[in-house]
Amino acid sequence: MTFGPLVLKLAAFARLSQDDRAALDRLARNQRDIAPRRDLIREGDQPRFVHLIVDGWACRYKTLPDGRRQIVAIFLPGDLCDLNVYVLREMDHSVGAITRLRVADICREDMAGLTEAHPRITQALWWHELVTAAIQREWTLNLGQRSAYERIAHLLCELFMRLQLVDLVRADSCDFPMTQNDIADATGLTPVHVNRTLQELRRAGLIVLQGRTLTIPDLKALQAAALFSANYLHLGRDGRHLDAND
Amino acid sequence: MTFGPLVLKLAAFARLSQDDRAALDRLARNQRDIAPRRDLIREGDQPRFVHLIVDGWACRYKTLPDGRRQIVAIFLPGDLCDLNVYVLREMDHSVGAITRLRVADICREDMAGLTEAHPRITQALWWHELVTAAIQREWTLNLGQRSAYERIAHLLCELFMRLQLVDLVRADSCDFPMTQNDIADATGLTPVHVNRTLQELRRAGLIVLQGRTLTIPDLKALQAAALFSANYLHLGRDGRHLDAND
DNA sequence: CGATCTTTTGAGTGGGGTCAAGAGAAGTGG
DNA sequence: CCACTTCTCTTGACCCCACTCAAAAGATCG
Repeated sequence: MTFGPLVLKLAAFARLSQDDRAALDRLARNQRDIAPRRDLIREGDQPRFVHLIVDGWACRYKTLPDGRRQIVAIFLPGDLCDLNVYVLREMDHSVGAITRLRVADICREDMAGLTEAHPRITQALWWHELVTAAIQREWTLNLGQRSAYERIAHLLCELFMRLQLVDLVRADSCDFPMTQNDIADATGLTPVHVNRTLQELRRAGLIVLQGRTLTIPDLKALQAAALFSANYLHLGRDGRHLDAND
Repeated sequence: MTFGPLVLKLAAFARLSQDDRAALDRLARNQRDIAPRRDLIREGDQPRFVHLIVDGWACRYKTLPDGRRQIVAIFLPGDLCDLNVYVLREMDHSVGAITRLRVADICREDMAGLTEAHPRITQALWWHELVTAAIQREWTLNLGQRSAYERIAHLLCELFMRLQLVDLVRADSCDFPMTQNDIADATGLTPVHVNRTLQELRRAGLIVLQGRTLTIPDLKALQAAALFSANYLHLGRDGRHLDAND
């Protein structure tokens, strides 16, 4: 039996039983497709579902009245948006599709049912939330302190490692559907400067990026250039110390 | 009976019974003092407690190997750090005191006991977590898109409104213990530029800042200058729609 | 009442922005 | 399948916001 990306990801943290896995997969029953560049949900909307990204890339973004736009997070397959959003009355940001997207809408009851019946999944979902928060803090550091060169390198490192988690990296390459404009919105730079900086990274031999495919010949080297430390992703079975039985 | 800042804050979201309030206050039994500029917990440490800020200001921060430092969040009285951190093996950031600090260390069992016995508190704590995440996203937007002038104005607006929530604003003034260096680390600017920008804000009549006191004569005007929208703080009794009975 | 931290000012610089336009790539419709 | 539009990427020239370095003036605190 083959499981979805959410199971893949949570399994990195917690030891999940076959029963746990099946329950997680059952959660993703209600799936639908979204066209690229369409919004999944908009600032001001009332949140009704937790969205699970099954396939494709999406982003959280916020805009200022004059049109400036900041991508504040990237969603990859296996990512859950906003566990427990129901308690808020309205969204404070939008979520947009980058590629064609396959998402599962999870209603409140299904979510509650799952966590009640599967304590280890609940732990794993907590881990997921905490890592999401840690990523947001790292982005704050990224925007506040890193140079353009470091900043873009850091973004690429992070996405690459997160894709590894859900088995979407072959050898040293992965799909990379973000445009330079998207990278600009995510890093707080202008598209022109992103273009020039990507060329620098290419010239340094740190990345190959063409035709929506990213290749990182030497991940360690790119990480060094980005001042990247993976600790904030909390990989490496953080959940081990919670494995009381079995 | 007078309650602590946590009760004040959560009451902004949920209708709390006297019993709820008393339980929250009982949570803060184990208090201790921290000297200004001391670290409460450091990156790499194992998390053992949830920290409740009872009095004083603190900050989360991250540093790069070469010493660059980014404050990624400010903690005010009533703030809880990292509900549920226990599931992680180590901290990915540090928490430092800005002023003399009074914190309560809450152990895992106390926290679990509280949420089991008080479902409405659990909801309110979820709200708290979601608002914390929303603030982190807003900071990402702040660093990525706003100019120095807007950025500092935004920070001041946010802190002012969050202080209002816990009743720490008298008329149009509040304590403001952050140094210009702290503001620089929080906004990704240099102290020199923060100094000049604060002078601009003063010249525009938007703020009075001297002797660790901040006065905002016209909050609406400062908010306009900051492109500040309060929606991400989710004030205004978001929890109302959850008041089934009462 | 020194020692140290914090704020302020000045002068010069540079990383990244702006504006503009052309070259590719990729959808779209007839 | 090709002409057309529309993104996306690239390059060049110029500029400015915010940084750097340096030093002095206030605060604050043992």
